[in-house]
Amino acid sequence: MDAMELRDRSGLTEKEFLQSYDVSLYERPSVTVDMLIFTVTDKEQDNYRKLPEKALQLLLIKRGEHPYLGQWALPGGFVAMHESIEEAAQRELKSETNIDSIYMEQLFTWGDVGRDPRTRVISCSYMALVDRTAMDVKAGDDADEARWFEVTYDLFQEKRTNFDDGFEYEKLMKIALKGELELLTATIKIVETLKGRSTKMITEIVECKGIAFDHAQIIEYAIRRLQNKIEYTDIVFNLMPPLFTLSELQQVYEVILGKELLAAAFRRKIANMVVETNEYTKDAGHRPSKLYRFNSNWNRY
Amino acid sequence: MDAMELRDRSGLTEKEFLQSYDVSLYERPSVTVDMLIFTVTDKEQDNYRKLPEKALQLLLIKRGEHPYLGQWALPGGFVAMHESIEEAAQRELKSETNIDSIYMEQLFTWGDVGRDPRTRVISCSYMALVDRTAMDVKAGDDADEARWFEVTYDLFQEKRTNFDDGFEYEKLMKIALKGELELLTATIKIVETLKGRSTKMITEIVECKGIAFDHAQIIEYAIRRLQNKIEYTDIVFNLMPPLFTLSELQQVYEVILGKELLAAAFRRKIANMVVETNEYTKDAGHRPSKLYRFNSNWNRY
DNA sequence: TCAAAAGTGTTATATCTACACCCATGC
DNA sequence: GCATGGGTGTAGATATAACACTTTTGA
Repeated sequence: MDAMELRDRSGLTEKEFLQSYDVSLYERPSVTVDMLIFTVTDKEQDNYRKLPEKALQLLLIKRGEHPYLGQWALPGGFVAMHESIEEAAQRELKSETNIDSIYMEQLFTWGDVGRDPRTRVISCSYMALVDRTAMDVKAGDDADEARWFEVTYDLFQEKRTNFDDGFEYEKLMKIALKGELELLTATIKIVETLKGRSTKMITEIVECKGIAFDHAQIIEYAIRRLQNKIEYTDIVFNLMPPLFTLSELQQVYEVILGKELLAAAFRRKIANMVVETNEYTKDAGHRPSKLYRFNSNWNRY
Repeated sequence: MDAMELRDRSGLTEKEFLQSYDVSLYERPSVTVDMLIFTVTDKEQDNYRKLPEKALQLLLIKRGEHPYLGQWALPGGFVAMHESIEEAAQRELKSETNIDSIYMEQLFTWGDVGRDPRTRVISCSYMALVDRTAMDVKAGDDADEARWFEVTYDLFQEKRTNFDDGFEYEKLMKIALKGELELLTATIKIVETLKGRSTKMITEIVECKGIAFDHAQIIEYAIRRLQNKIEYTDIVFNLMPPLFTLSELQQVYEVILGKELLAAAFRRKIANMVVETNEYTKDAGHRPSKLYRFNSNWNRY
């Protein structure tokens, strides 16, 4: 009954087989992780009455080496033999930004043949959401020149064609990443096809300025996932400080979803995800606002 | 301005750098794909009046080699250098089951260090849903001994502990895979922890009989994803024949979700995903049922 | 005083749940 | 006739959307 006693066609036990196993027989791709580290900040606001606007930001690193020398890329690196993919991502996150991640999620694994000119590279992407007000995020004072870029994400064009047995829906999304000095842009084409019974989606980089590799595509994917997940999970709170006002929370929703929300409806919707405290904002130039914290007993149902 | 003219610290242009790039400097893991091929079949039913019950099935392959010789594993294989991950998955799907997939989705990439005793193997898992009544699925008559296993998925134990700043929720799920001769089982522990601001989930194989590698865990993950996606996408229709009754569709929902649904509510919910035809079932032992097809203009919104 | 935001209430409209009920068929 | 599934109607509860309105502050 012992599995170790089973012998294969060559008469080897499992132990013998493993001892004779030669990895080097097969050519292997390289595996990397890429990190999408999002945060939210306040923009400048000159009117003393108005609330500062929020902006979604993404951390990028200027490439100091070939390929894509001088362009901006997602932080990341190779997965070493002794660590899991998740550990590699955590290690990179820590070394690039000094953050012990509070939220990290595997997004998608990118493996097109030509995506890296050096060699065949398969990259596993992770999304991390951080609260910039609480964390000591080192970016900008790093040798690698890491910088936060303000992310905007807009529908540029849409096209729908109907067929007897389905349709094709094509969208062009414009991504802009605005840094202190540079403006990076990309246009991503997303084609949803329904033929017969089910939807298929293909994405492609149409145009790209200053963003290395296929990272524009990865960014687009991450934004979509973020927009999606914010609707039915509690991930937003990873972007928030421990105490926040409901207006601030609403602003974060709005900047991620890219649309305005009605305050009354919003408050009701998120009511049981938050708990009110006895504290209030001060010196706001208008009526003070109650501060809330995340309800750690929140449950989707 | 030409990027090719930029020189790095060693004074190389991008072209020169790429020519001198030596892949063999770094040790690399192997990359595989694993396919979760689900389908639905009718079970035997002796009462002429009753409808046959539906069962969810998963395709597994008996291992003819070490490691896990004699156990059952997900179909899959190594990703070759000249093909994308998706192409590798499609190729394997075609060769293992003779199916040109109508639906295929990347699930998750598994990369724990010890998950394959041969060497470091990172595996990208894909889920495929097939309509067994229409496809010529070769399984069982294959040299590799591929077989459909009936999948059941049950909550065995749950435990919730509340803390001041969060909670821990632990679930034990029992998976059973019933083949013609063999019964494979596994227990997966899923721990959701909320500490401070956001949920973290960890899964682990507690017990496993007859299922190779960490595939029990991958199967558990896939079932959860399937249960989730069936609620807000049109993926079910990949499991259905072109024409079906609403009761059949409901049965498929029920077998995937593992719970009974009210017919009236179900019909209203899926009303605009389907289109009625003029055809009816015959010889059913009860009132004939109208046949429906997928509404290829369906839209989530 | 007033601009801006904070916060509540109201009404109409969907959507979901649970259940009751009638219909059509093959044996 | 009757067991079984097919199919519809309805009342109550709950959620959503749109909008109007009141409150509170700092300058």
